[in-house]
Amino acid sequence: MHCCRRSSLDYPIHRFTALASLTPREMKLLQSLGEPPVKHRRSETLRQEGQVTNCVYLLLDGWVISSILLPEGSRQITKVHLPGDMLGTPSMVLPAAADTLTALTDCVTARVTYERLGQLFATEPRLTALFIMAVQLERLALMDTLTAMGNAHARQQLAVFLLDLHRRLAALGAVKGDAFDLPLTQELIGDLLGLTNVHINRSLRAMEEDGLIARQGQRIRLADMAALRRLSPLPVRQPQFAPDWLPPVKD
Amino acid sequence: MHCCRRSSLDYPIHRFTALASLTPREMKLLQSLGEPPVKHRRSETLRQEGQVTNCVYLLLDGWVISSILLPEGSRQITKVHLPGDMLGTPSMVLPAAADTLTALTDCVTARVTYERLGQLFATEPRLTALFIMAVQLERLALMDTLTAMGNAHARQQLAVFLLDLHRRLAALGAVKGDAFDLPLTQELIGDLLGLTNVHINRSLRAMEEDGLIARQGQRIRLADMAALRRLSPLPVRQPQFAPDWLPPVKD
DNA sequence: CGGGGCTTTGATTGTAGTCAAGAAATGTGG
DNA sequence: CCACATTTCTTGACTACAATCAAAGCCCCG
Repeated sequence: MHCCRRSSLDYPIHRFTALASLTPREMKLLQSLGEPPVKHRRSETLRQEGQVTNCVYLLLDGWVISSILLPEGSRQITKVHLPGDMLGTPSMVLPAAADTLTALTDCVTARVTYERLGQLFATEPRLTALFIMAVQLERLALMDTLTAMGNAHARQQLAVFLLDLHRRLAALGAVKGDAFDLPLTQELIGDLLGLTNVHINRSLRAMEEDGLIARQGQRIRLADMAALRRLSPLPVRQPQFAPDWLPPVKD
Repeated sequence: MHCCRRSSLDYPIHRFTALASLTPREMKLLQSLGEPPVKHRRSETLRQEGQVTNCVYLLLDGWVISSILLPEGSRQITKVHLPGDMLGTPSMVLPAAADTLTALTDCVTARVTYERLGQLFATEPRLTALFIMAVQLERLALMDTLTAMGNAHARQQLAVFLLDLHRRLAALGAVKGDAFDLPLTQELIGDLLGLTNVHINRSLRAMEEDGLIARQGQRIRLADMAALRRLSPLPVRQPQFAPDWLPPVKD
């Protein structure tokens, strides 16, 4: 864990700015929210389940997974986080962290203390409302994941997962010709979808043979988006992030 | 759908009051949040998926399920709501409702328009912060459900589900001798856990034979809580609903 | 007392899990 | 840059949990 020299102006457009138009004052506030950025190496644990905590994290660069361990040894990945995501917020309501945050790639984060967050809640009604919207979006994502897990077969679930990643990565400009880097092992994808690595392997392989996807190393290409969309049992959500009933701009 | 004459003082202690100490002013505000209470009959659809909406609901009495339909005909129940719950809030971020709300029993609700909610966000930092905490709790519940669905067998999932209901109903005083009414058919429990009614039937039956539970009609008794807790792969969460970093009381 | 929904049970099928081992890819140190 | 070690991927054989299909019994409820 090393502190790095990235200036606050390097902050990526994060969830708020991506989905709502912010005033310059609001953007400045958001940028001053986090502590100085910190680098993490691949596989590093940012924060362990059960650990007492006093902050959330802004993910500035890289991939991080959030997971829950079970006594029997298996684990559930509850979310794959991309740059711009806010990590660890579900643990706000607990004395100890509910999930483990693990760096999937080298990554950069900025801590935001609960105290700082409390100040924001106390003084910035509109940003607070946008925070609520962001949390509701995460909740929707979980509802969709749950729906897929409960009702879809392995290949359908994979379609849902790949299309979702494609959409989120495209928003970050990380998709070229429907191809992107996927730094998850098949084991991890299994932990995400509630399946075994063996079954993920066979399913991916079958999808490749059917021409739905193409793989080379960590790179995956969604070769037949139309077919993947037909395979996916879930509709695409169209978030309306800043409806007109939110608190008005202060400036 | 009939309007009923229940006065606002009849409001049950809902999520906020149950978990944080509110000032009299705050309680009054919350009670004035909803429109006049409305009665719904069993099986009535409060709101359909895809429907354009301008409000959320306070559930004052009875049980309501929130579900997502899949094109192939199956459905996922994302939450079983009990009195005091706030319904339909995930759809705040969408132009149309994400889930269908269906009355499981005769029930009573009060609508809260988005406009009203926006006013609350604009003027009541502490209540807004508590709202955020409530949403995070719902998110945690989804994370746990997901974890159970992805990693637990039918009987383990049933244990998780029954223990969770037991805990929530006990808080409402609806549990006597570890027994409570369960107005869900086995088909519905299946839709909740991502299993078929047949498999639910066999699993419940086996649990009954093993003395974990006892059933008579809609009534279920958790006959061996200790064994159920051992069976459940999930820890019990201890929400810390109003930490000290939240915005201070106004009064 | 009839009927529809719910529960129960059996027989069969299928998707996914388990165990195991070899191949390929990736990473590391000399 | 090569050799070794480790992780990840792939494949096969077998098992098991859960789905499907079908039908009978039960229980409310009108």
